[in-house]
Amino acid sequence: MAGQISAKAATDPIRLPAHVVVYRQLRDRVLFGEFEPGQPVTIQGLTEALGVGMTPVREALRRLTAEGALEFLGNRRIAVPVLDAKAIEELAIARKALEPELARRAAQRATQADVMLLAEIDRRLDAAIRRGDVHSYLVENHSFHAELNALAQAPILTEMVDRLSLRFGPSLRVVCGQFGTRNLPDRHKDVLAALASNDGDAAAEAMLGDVAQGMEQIRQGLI
Amino acid sequence: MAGQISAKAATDPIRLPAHVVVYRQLRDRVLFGEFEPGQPVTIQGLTEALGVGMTPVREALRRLTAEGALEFLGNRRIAVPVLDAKAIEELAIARKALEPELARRAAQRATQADVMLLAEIDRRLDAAIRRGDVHSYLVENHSFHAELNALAQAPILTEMVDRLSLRFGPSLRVVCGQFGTRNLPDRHKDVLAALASNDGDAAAEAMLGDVAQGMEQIRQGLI
DNA sequence: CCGGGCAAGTTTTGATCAAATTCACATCTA
DNA sequence: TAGATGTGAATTTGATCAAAACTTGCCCGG
Repeated sequence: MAGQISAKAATDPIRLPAHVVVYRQLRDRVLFGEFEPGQPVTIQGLTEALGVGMTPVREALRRLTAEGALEFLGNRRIAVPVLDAKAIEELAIARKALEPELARRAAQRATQADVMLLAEIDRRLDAAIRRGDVHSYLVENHSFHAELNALAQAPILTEMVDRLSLRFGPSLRVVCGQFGTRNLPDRHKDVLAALASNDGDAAAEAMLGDVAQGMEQIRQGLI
Repeated sequence: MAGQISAKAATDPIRLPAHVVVYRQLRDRVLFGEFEPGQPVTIQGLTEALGVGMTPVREALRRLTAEGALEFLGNRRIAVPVLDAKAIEELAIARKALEPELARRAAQRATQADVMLLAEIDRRLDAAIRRGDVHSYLVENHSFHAELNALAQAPILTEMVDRLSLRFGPSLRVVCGQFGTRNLPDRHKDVLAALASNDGDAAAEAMLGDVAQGMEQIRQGLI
């Protein structure tokens, strides 16, 4: 079966609990837009699709709803949240408040090797855009922000930002699906330059621009 | 038994699922410091204490850990997180970034009735401080912020702030336990004045001061 | 001879599953 | 149209399995 879970590889020293595996699978699906906004999710459907019992599925769903990746539709129904204009505005405010601060701290701590790693990711990101490969674009873009945030050494703030990504992931996919990967400008080059010179203020400024642009893109796309 | 759950009151029209009831109970306990930081929590202990099966308990714990209210200690144990200086700094940054914005929006929307409700809460808060009643102080202080944030009509930002409260709730209790309720200055009066005149900037400014003071209090108390 | 550390056995605890129950929605009938 | 009913899904429970922690006792070194 396609969705089968292999919790233990041949040489895998530790066995991950099933609920963790399920959580990660669903999380990535939401993050990279493999669920459409509004699409209903059923527990029993997932138990069959993933080949596990319902307790792990329930726990993974509980965690994802707590994180805002999924949403309770009142009566015992779970679905991918549909963003309205107000929600997008709130997400934009939160991202603009947090991500520049993380970029500032990342810049203060970034080594040459860190910058090269991020530059490599950004190269792959540009390649994905040129190919029109939406999925790779989403993966690399998330990877860029995640690696950069990790440099900031601020786990709580990073976690908050990760949650925000989960919320607009599905919509980002929809927007890309509409307009393709053209017109996806980013300020990653500015961010990288600021990181390379360990200039926190410049990094924060550039990240603010990148986030503002990204959220504006989503806002426009969803009308 | 003391911890028995009464999911349905006499006139309660809807019956809440057990996992929701368990979640709320545990959430309030964390929020108002009835768990000490570092105190271990076991699933089976809770099933016996609360008189429900383990699935609802597991789901409630999964949700609380996702929210940062509880923490997995690698080895099979769940505990209330212990805050270090770095964590407090991050929480302070996040609160100072978000709560003033919520206060600004609340001020733009606050009616006379809203202000009176908040003033009443603040009166009870002052009374609790005079009595030296730590638990009531925590309850009313949280109530003040929660009601104010609700006025802002920004569910995502409000949820983010609620999560932050869950993280420093236990430590706030510890600090109050050390120093009593003396020296608990707040800027709530300034906030109320700003709300009454619908002055968003003033409300944000006052809230920034209140948050900064509160987090500084925690920082000092935990050394 | 005494104390500390290692090891095997016991016990507690977490993870998972399958069955039974409850609930919400839809449909059918009067 | 309103009420009864059936269907399917969510919820909950209790049992079972596996793993980790604790305890006990033994062995070795000082």
